Amino acid sequence: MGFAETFKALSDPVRREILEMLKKGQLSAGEIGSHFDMTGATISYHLSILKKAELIKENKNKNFIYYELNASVVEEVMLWLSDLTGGREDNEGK
Amino acid sequence: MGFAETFKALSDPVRREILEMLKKGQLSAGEIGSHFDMTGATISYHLSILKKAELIKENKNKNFIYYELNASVVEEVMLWLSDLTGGREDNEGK
DNA sequence: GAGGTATTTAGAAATTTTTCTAAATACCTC
DNA sequence: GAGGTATTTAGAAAAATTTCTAAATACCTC
Repeated sequence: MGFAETFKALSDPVRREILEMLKKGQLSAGEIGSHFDMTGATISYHLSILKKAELIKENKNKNFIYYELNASVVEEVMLWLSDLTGGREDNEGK
Repeated sequence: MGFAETFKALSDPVRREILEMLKKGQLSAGEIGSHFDMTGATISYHLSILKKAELIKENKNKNFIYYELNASVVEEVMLWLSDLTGGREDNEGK
C-alpha cells in the first residue's frame, strides 16, 4: 500500500517488462522467465518484489504458479501522479 | 526520455516529497532543502536525479536556482501505466 | 512414495544508490 | 574586486539492490 514499495518495484526495467508481458493475460513464473536471459531464481526475486508491491497477484494451479496484473494498484499510482500535475493553473499553454 | 530514469527518480521518498512540494509552485534549492534533515549537497544530488529524469525544470534568478515541476513527463508516465491496465476485458467487475 | 518438474529460499559477490564532509563554482552586493 | 550567500561537485563510507549458484520446498504423476 505504500508508494515507496510500488515505485521501487516499477523502477526496474526487468520488472516493467514483466508487467508488460502480463498485459495480455496471466503467465506462469516459468513462462515469464523464459523471456529473459536470467536464472529462474532471479525472476523469482523480481516477482517477489512485484508481489510485495501488490502490482501482481498469483494463483496456483497444479504444478504452476500463474501471475497476473493487479490493476487497482496501478490506478492508485496514476491518481498520485495525476494529483501532482492537477491543481495547477499555469499548465494550459502546454 | 527513458522510463528507467523516470521511475528510478520516482522511487525515492525524498524525491517524491520534493515533487509534492513543487505542486504549489516553484521553490529554490535552499527552500526545498530546509524542509529536510539533510545537507544541501544531498538535496542537490536528489534534484540532479529529478532533473536528469526531466521531472523538474530549473530557472536561475539572481543568486538562486528555482525548480518547478515538468508536467509533461509525469503525463508520459501516466500514459504508460494507463496502457498497462487498459486493453484488458476482465477489468469490469470492479 | 519415488522420481520429476516448477518455483522459491539462502547466502555470497558485484554493482548501484544514498548520504556525508570538504572543496569548488557562481553570482550578487558593496 | 572582496566578501558573502546559494548551490553544486568530488570523493569516500554505508546501505540497498541485483544477480548468481546451490539447495530446499511444493506439488504432480505413475
